[in-house]
Amino acid sequence: MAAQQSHSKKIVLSAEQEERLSQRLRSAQLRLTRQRVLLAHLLFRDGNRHVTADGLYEEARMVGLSISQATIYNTLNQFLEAGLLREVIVDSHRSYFDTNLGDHHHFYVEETGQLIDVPHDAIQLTQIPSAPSGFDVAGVDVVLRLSVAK
Amino acid sequence: MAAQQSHSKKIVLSAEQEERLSQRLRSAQLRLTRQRVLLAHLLFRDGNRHVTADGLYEEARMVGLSISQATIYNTLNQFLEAGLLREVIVDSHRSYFDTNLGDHHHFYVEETGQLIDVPHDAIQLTQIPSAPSGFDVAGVDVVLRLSVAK
DNA sequence: ATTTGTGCAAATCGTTTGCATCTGA
DNA sequence: TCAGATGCAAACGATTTGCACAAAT
Repeated sequence: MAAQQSHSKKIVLSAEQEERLSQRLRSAQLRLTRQRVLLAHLLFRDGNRHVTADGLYEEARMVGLSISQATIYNTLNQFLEAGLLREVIVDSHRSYFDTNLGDHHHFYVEETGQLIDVPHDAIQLTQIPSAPSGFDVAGVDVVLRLSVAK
Repeated sequence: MAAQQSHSKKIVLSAEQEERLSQRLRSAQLRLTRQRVLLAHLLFRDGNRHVTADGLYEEARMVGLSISQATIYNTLNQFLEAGLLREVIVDSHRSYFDTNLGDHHHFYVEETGQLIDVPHDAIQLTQIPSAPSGFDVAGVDVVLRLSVAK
């Protein structure tokens, strides 16, 4: 299931890009290592995106970063803890990570693993039950499952 | 993570119970084997419930059924395919199965793995976006994530 | 110099599969 | 009888971990 292509386009970051990322990682108490900076670049470069550990791994090697799967997992989890990423739960076998930290929901295409953001206000939840006593509602996730139209 | 207790209460089904279950399995084209009948009994005995493969396994052995994990998984998947169960996706590492086939939503307590049904009409979804072209919305899942109040 | 991160391989967890053996219809 | 079900163990895929080495502060 690994998108194995050989576009070994090396990535070079501009000074500003490098700087912006550095801020971000530093303020998350994370050391600036080659792999973290490049993964952060891949993740935060252009707008919001969704990744899978395996997907990010393939992408990283494709741009010429020498990195191990363990580091991918460790890094994603660190970013998660640091609040740089959010997890999206739509599949019971794979973890998805989302760079969009705002309040929003998702479309999910099971067949392809494709995730699409749904803006928060595109869904009107006019009534939700209160939490059972002893609990608080910590979050409301809405997943619109898509299937290919026939 | 295995709730290991030794309440080896053997289960004996009444004639009517046996009969009701038999109908159900037969109409799903499933043979009446000892393990299937007993698992079905555990699942459908009292109202709607949620199980995890491991949870059901522990429960089955606790009531004295000799069964393997493989059979638990196979059976759950068969029941799923046969439409006797539904899957609930709330955790990216574990699969949950729900005997409630109706339209409804869930509360989920991550710390304990507890799942609680939320009636369909307890949540008012007054507006949902239409599917991107080429797709249909096959389902809408709402998960209210609970945390222990402090 | 010290602390923290990295790569690798081995370990783990949930789940699936192959195959020889049973068992229900 | 014999297709289909079961148990076991091995295989699997995703993820985590232990440890020696390397790099960042």
